[in-house]
Amino acid sequence: MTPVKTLERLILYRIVLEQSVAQGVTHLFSKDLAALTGSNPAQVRRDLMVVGYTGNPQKGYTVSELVEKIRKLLEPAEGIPMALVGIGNLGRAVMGYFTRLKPKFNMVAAFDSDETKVGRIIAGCRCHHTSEIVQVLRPHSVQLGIVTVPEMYAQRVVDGLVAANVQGIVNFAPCPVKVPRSVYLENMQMTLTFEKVAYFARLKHNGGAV
Amino acid sequence: MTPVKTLERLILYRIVLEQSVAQGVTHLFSKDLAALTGSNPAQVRRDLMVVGYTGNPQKGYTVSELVEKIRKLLEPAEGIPMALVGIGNLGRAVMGYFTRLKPKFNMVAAFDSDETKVGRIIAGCRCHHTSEIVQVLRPHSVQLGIVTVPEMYAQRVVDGLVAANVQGIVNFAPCPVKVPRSVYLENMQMTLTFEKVAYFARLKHNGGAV
DNA sequence: ATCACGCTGTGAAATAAAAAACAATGACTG
DNA sequence: CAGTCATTGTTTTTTATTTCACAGCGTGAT
Repeated sequence: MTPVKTLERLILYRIVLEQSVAQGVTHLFSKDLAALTGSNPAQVRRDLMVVGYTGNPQKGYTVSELVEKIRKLLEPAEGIPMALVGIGNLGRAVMGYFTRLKPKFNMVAAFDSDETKVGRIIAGCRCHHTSEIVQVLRPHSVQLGIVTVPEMYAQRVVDGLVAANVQGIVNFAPCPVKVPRSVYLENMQMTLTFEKVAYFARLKHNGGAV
Repeated sequence: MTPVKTLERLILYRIVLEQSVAQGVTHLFSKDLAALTGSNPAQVRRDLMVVGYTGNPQKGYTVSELVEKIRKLLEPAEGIPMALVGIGNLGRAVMGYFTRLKPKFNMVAAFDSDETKVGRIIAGCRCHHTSEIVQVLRPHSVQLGIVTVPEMYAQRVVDGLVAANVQGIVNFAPCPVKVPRSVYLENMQMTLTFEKVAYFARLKHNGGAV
């Protein structure tokens, strides 16, 4: 089974490969791809083994073909229906990010507990009340849920999404949440990231000593 | 040297320990802390070795003391001055997250290329024009920079922050950016995360087969 | 008073991840 | 046309991380 780390890098390769295509680059060597993604050539070649695309020592990898191979590995045949809960600044920002993921990802519904938002169309997406998660999502068999609500509501919302049979959840609330083992969860701990960066930036600057 | 993974977990421990304090919990065993953070007892004990706090087999860890120890390891004596570039939805959301990190983290300036935002106070923070990054940040010796601008400006903004001598950068733009080795960089690749979750959620649901 | 229990801290083993090393290949050079 | 070179795909080695295993130690029960 492809390890998580490898998969993350593959997605990154695809991102920069698509940029390269846009810039008219047709071929890349492993060292180029490494430079673009902050990796190293050995790692790149190792990762590319899992996609089953083989380059050539003279020209390197044909960008367009490699992109296609990675796409095939990563992407499902049909679109992925998803939902977002919590239409604050963060929720809106996340929705914005999804324009680049269309049409593979499909935001079918948004939720908020603010009555003034219910019924409106926000970023091209109908807004429902948070209490209706299960009822709205079940018929669409939504696969992915994104949680951008304040900490105190996070677990409740996550439980709702689980009850609605989503298979994956991305939680942006600054607290860990629990899901049954059958659901794939990713906690985007921003505050954690900030503290981490602060720590290592300081460490670096002090030359290794804390 | 404390590895990144361990440090991430320590930050997480601190987050849930603070919640526990708020709930009046005074003692916790390693297995409790593991359950709260989705880890396992051995991992917790192993991690806690680096903070140099020793619990007791009868009562476990004294929450308040443990929090204090972790704080001491993670936090600098003085506050960390930081700056944010890109005051869109995401930038505002990130600023919101910082209220919880005050007063340790100190947002001293914000930047945007939109002239209508320049000069205003947003989330308690003066907004300057992006072209003034170096000039504004140097005197404050700002340590941390947060980049919440669209992809096409990301590298330029990052270069500006580097020129202003920041030591750590968190990049939210959906593309990798480059920094000199002297700067600690974290790319918050949200689209990457979404794709990853979609992949593994699907994988799980299909019972291991892609 | 002795035993069994459940926990901690840590050394040792196992697992996972990354890096290095290398044979094979074809282009280019002199 | 032999020799050098740079690159790939893959095996091997090294390094990092996680998990296991167990000695040591109070506590409470018998």
